[in-house]
Amino acid sequence: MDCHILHVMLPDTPTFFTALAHPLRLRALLLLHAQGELCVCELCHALDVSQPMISRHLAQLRAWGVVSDRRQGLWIHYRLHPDLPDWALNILRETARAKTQDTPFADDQAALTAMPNRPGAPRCA
Amino acid sequence: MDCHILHVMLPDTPTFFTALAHPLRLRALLLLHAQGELCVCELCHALDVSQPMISRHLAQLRAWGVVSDRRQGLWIHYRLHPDLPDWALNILRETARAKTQDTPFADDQAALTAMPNRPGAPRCA
DNA sequence: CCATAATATATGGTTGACGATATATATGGA
DNA sequence: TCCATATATATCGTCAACCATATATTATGG
Repeated sequence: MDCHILHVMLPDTPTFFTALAHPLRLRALLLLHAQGELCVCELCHALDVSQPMISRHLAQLRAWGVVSDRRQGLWIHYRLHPDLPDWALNILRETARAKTQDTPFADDQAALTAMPNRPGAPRCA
Repeated sequence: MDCHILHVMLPDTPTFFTALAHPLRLRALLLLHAQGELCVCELCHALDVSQPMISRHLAQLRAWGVVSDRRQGLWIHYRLHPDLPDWALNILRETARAKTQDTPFADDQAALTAMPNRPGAPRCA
């Protein structure tokens, strides 16, 4: 009795809160919540941390099923995991509502917007 | 320039999520959210853990400003901290809404209700 | 096939979280 | 004053989180 479907782990409650409990991960998740999809170099720039640092935390979030990634050429784009349950999205939304205008989250958004040469930058419509 | 008022620390965002990230603390907080106020022995019984164990986690929650305590004779009653900000209460409410009927939270409620000789048990009105 | 850019992982060291157990403190009553 | 109950804290060992740095992987362009 072996199942051949690749199961993507979805986070249980304590794991999801663990994801939010680290300052850098929380900043990254709120950015992803606001922006939809960001590549590693955009997160590096907006959060002002080294590439291995953000990459390691993204790997944790991926392993926990909190984010998913998509490769496009050289760039790997991260987003909130599409199968994230409603309660988790509600908590992210409530946190964003209460905190996006505060330090350091507002500065992260500003730094992202000010970033030059964004690879996946939304083109003009 | 010395301030003589005793400041009770309120949790910042990562700290509040750290409080929720431990399975036992999450169970305790959801019980307090549902019940309003519980003493240590009630939490011990409902959560089926040793007294020093729950006491140490309650001490953490108290130090973070997530719960407050009130002594009444031999018993010390814990509740959610009355100054907890709205965003924190919203997150607790959303978590309770989504999870109270699941394992192990429902069993905790049941064990509490079944506990004999509860010290602070709500008397008949 | 080589070079480069973007990203991931591995390694080593330090610190803090955690659990189990033992002990201390505080209160109320005899 | 002594004892019992309820709760808090202290100690110790273990393990996981974390950071910084170094190196590996994957894809693209020549």
